Amino acid sequence: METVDTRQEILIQASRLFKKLGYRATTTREIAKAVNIKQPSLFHHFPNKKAIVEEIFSLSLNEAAVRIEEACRRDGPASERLHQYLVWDLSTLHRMPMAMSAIYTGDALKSEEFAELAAKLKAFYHSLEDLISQGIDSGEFVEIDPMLGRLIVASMTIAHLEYAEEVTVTDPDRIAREGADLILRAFRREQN
Amino acid sequence: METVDTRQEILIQASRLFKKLGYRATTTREIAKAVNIKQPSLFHHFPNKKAIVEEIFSLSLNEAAVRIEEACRRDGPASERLHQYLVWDLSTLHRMPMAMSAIYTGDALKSEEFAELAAKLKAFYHSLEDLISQGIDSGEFVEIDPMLGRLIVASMTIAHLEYAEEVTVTDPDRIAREGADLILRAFRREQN
DNA sequence: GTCTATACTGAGATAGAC
DNA sequence: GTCTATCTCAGTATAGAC
Repeated sequence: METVDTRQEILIQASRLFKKLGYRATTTREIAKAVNIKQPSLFHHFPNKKAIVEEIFSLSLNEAAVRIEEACRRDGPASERLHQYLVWDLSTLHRMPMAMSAIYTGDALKSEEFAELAAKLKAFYHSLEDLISQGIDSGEFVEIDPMLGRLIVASMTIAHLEYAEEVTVTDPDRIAREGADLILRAFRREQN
Repeated sequence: METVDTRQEILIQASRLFKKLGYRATTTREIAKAVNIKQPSLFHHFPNKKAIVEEIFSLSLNEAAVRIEEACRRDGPASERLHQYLVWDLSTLHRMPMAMSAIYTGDALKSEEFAELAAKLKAFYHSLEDLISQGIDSGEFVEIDPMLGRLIVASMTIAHLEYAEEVTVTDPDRIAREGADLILRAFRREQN
């Protein structure tokens, strides 16, 4: 058996613990125990604890950052582009074996140590606010501060992820669509 | 000058740090530094670090738990009762000098150590789900799993708190009403 | 009620055998 | 690639002077 499996298992178990306890509160001993190895063995797969959370973070954010930026630049109604993005995002996250809500919920990103990751996330948020602004300008969305809009999209995404992590998903695509619909309801102006 | 001021200041600074870094990641030295006292002086005001977070938590939850339960039992449209509750909740939280979003966001509640607080929060969530169920049954709300509804109410509340903590609120009542409106938009069936 | 000094514990990480 | 043993350091909390 290759090392890849243990590596993957570390990511899965660590993400669950990060979600439950937060990054700092989760000890490498706890992660190791969940993976069924001893604590020092973790350091064969990752140089340090930080690298574990960085990898989980990259998994969730790298492609998302590209896609949200594309969504900003494409033509067509902003509400449709946001909806499309959210469906992709949710269905991708729902398919991952890690507890992805750990990332956004977590304490890790807010500390100095993770300034680089925080910067990536900030850029992502910037694009998201841009897209929301477009929808407000075109009259598709209610008039709110784009920053509040971004906070709501992010928090509803987490809520939906947490929900899906709870109920065991059978059809990731369907639940992703429902999630995206729900998020857009909070913004979209009723067309009468 | 009485000890009350230092005590209050500890709660304020601690809440901000808990919000930024999470409970476990925030050290008593950092809290002390923010309050401008030395680390051991904290222990004159609180028996331990845990007691600080417990007090912040109680401040936010004790009355809320009572009010949400009352809202469940009153007559009238569930959407109105939920709206009323949310206005009260948001305006109360917005008025507090602490960073109240720290509590829900934080990692503290999820650890074993805080099982008692977690139980209180669970009871609160139970009432919230009950109220949402009432609104679904009466046709006021869209048909979603009440648990998802609860997650969304909670996450949007946090998002709104974080927003208000960012922009400096001049009129807590107005922003509370706007927040409650926004949260209800996500659920309320459009009446055609 | 705040300080300095310090005890104690638990965490991340390394060394080196197997 | 995993183990046992251990280093080192940071964090909570206490003791006791002022």
